[in-house]
Amino acid sequence: MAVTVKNVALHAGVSTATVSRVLNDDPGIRPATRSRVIESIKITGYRMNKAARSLKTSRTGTVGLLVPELVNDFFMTVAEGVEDILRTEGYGVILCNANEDVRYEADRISLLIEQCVDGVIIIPTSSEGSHFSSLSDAGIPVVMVDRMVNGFKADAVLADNINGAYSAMQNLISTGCRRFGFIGGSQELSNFRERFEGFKRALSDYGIPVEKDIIKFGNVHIDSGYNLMKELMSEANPPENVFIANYFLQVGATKFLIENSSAKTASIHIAGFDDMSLSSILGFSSITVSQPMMEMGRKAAEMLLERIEEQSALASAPPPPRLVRLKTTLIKH
Amino acid sequence: MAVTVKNVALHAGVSTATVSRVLNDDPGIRPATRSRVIESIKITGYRMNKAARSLKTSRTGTVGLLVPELVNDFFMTVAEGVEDILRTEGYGVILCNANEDVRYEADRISLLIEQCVDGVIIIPTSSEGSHFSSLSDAGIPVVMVDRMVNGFKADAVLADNINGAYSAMQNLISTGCRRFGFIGGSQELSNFRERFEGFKRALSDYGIPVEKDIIKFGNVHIDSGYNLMKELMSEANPPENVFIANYFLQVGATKFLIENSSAKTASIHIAGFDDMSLSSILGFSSITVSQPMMEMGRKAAEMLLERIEEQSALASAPPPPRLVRLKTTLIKH
DNA sequence: CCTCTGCTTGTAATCGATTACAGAAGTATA
DNA sequence: TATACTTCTGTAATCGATTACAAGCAGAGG
Repeated sequence: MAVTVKNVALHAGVSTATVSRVLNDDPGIRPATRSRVIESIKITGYRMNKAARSLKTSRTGTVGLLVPELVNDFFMTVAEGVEDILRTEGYGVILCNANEDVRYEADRISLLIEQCVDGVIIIPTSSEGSHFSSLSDAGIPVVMVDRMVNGFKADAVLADNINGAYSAMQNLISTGCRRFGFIGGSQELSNFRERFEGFKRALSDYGIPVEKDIIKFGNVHIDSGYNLMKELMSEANPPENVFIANYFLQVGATKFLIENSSAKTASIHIAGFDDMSLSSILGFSSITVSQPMMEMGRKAAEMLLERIEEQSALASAPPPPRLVRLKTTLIKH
Repeated sequence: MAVTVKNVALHAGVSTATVSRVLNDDPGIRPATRSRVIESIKITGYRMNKAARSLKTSRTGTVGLLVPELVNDFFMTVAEGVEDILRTEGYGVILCNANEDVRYEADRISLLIEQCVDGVIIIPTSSEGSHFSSLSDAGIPVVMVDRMVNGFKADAVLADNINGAYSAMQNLISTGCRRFGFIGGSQELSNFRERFEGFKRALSDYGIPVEKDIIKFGNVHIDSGYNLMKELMSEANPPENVFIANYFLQVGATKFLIENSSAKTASIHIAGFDDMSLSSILGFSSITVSQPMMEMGRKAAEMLLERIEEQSALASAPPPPRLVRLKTTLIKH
C-alpha cells in the first residue's frame, strides 16, 4: 500500500541505505545519486513512516504541551509561540487539556509518556508538581511555563510578575492615586503570589497602608472576578482604584460594574494584567501589565529543544534547571 | 534501558507472544498465566513502546486536529469537545495551527500524514479543499467541522447557520425592527454564505428590502469588524439594527461604537453569532445565535472514531460522506 | 602495474511489539 | 490407556527505517 524506502530504492536503482542517507541529509552521497533519489522520492510519492524511524532512533519528533484549559487566550497564545518554534524544527505538538484538574493532568502525562514524546512543556494547573516526576523518570525533558510547582525541579519560563505589578502600581501612584483594592487568584499559584508581592511592595515603598478589607482572593475565572468585585463594592468604604491580577478576573469584575452601574462604580479605575484583544474595550481600565505571551511560548520551546539536544548528545550529568524571567510591559488605554 | 516485552516475558517465565496477548486483552490466556504476567508488568515497570506497536499495526492511537488559529474561543471550544471524546478512547490529539494560511494548512497535513495519525478533524481555513485529498489517498479518514470546502468530499459537522440567522432576524422583526444592516465574513466560506442566506431569506419572507449599501463583507477578524462598522456608520442613512455574522466581527464593531459614541451610535442594536464568555458584556447586543460548539467537537470525534472502526473492520466500499447539522439556539441579553 | 587512501554504496542486523502457524498440554470419551 | 478435540503457549517472521561494517571503486604515488 504505502510507499516505503524499499520502493524508492528499487525505483532509483540504489539500496535502502542510500535512500535513508538522502532522507537524513547525510553528506557522504554523490550529488548525482542524491538527485536521482530525490527524483524517485517525488515520483513515487514517498512519505516516511515516522513510527518506523522512532522505533530505531527512539525519537518521535513530537512534544507534549499540557495546559490547564484550551478556551483561554493566554494559554493559547503561549501555545502559538510553542508551535511557531517547533513547527520549523519539524516537530508535532500533542496538545493536552488538563481540565483544571490535577488528576486529569496526571492522566495526560501517562498518555504522553506512552506516546514517547521527546519532551513536554507544561503550564501547571496547581502548585502540586510531584506527579511530573514520572516524566523525568522516563528521561523526558520538561519545561514549565507561567507557574512554578512544588516537589519537582525543571526548566521554567516565567514572567517578571513582581516588577510588572510593581511598575503598574508605581504608575498609578504617580498620577495621584492613594488607595487601592486588590483582586487576585489563588495564592497557591506562584504567579499570583508574585503579583500580590509586587502590589504590596509598591504600597510599602510609597508609604501606603495595606487594607485587608479591600484585598480579595479567588480563583482565576470570570465568575470569581464578578463575585470579588461585588464583595469589594459592598465594603463600607470601597476603593476607587483596583488592581486585578488576571484578565479573566478583570472581565468578571467589569461585568459586575456594568450590570450594577451607579455613582459609586462610575469612578472606578482598574489596573489589569494581560493585554488581550478585548482589553481595550472593557472599560474602567486605565493601565495593563502585558506579558510577552507568545515570547514565553517560543522561549519554552527553544529551551526544550536544547534539552532534547543535550540528552541525545551524551548521557553525562545534565545541567541544572534553568529559570528564565521575561519582562512585562505597561500599556495605557 | 527501557523495559520491553522481552524483559517482562523473562521475568514471568513466558514468551513475548503471551505478554503481548495479555497486553491486548486476548481472551485465550489462562487466568493463572495472565495474572502472573500482569504481576511482572507491574514489578518491572513496563510501559509499552507505541512506536513499535504502530509499526506493526499501522494504528498510532493519535488523531490530528487542524484549526485556522489557536487563539480563538470558538475553535478551542470545539477542540475541547474533540478532546473530551478522544481522551476516553485513549487517543492523543495532535493539534495543528494552520495560521489562516492554506499553505501552512497543506504543510501541517503533510506532518500529520507522516506522523501516521489514524484520522483527522479539520476546521478549514478557506473554501479550497483539494489539498485534503492527500489524506484520503493515504487512507486517513477526515471529518470537517463548521465549514465545507470545494474539491473534497468528507464527513462534516456543521451548525444550522441558515435557520440560526433566520430565527434571530425573525425575532428582531417581531419586535418591530424594519431596517437591517449586515456585517459578515468572506462569502467564500460556507458558514458565512449560509448566515447571509438566512438573513436574506428573513428579509424576503417579511417583505423587507435588501439595501446593498448597508451590507458589508470582510474577513473574520476584529479589525475587519471595526472597519466595516465604521463604513456602515459613514453611510448616508445608517441602519439602527445590524446583524453581525461572527463574534470577532462583533467585537470589532463594538469597539468602533465605543470609541466613536454619538447620538447616532447610541441607538444601535446588534444581533450576533456565538455566545462567548464576553458576549454578555459587549453592549449594543440584543440577541445572539449560539452554536453548540462543544457538541460539534464531540460529534466530529464520534464520527471520526466510527470511520476508523469501519476502516479496520474491512476494506469494502466505504459508506458515502455523512453530513450532520446541529441546531443553534437563541440567547437574549 | 600494484598498492594505498579516501570516497560512495551495499549488506544485513536491529529497534519492540504483533500474529500466523505450529506444537504442547489438557479434557473428554470410549 | 488410547484417541480426538480443545485450549493454551511458543517460535519465528514481520512492520519500515537506520546504521555498523564491509566492499567497491577511483585516482595518487611508487
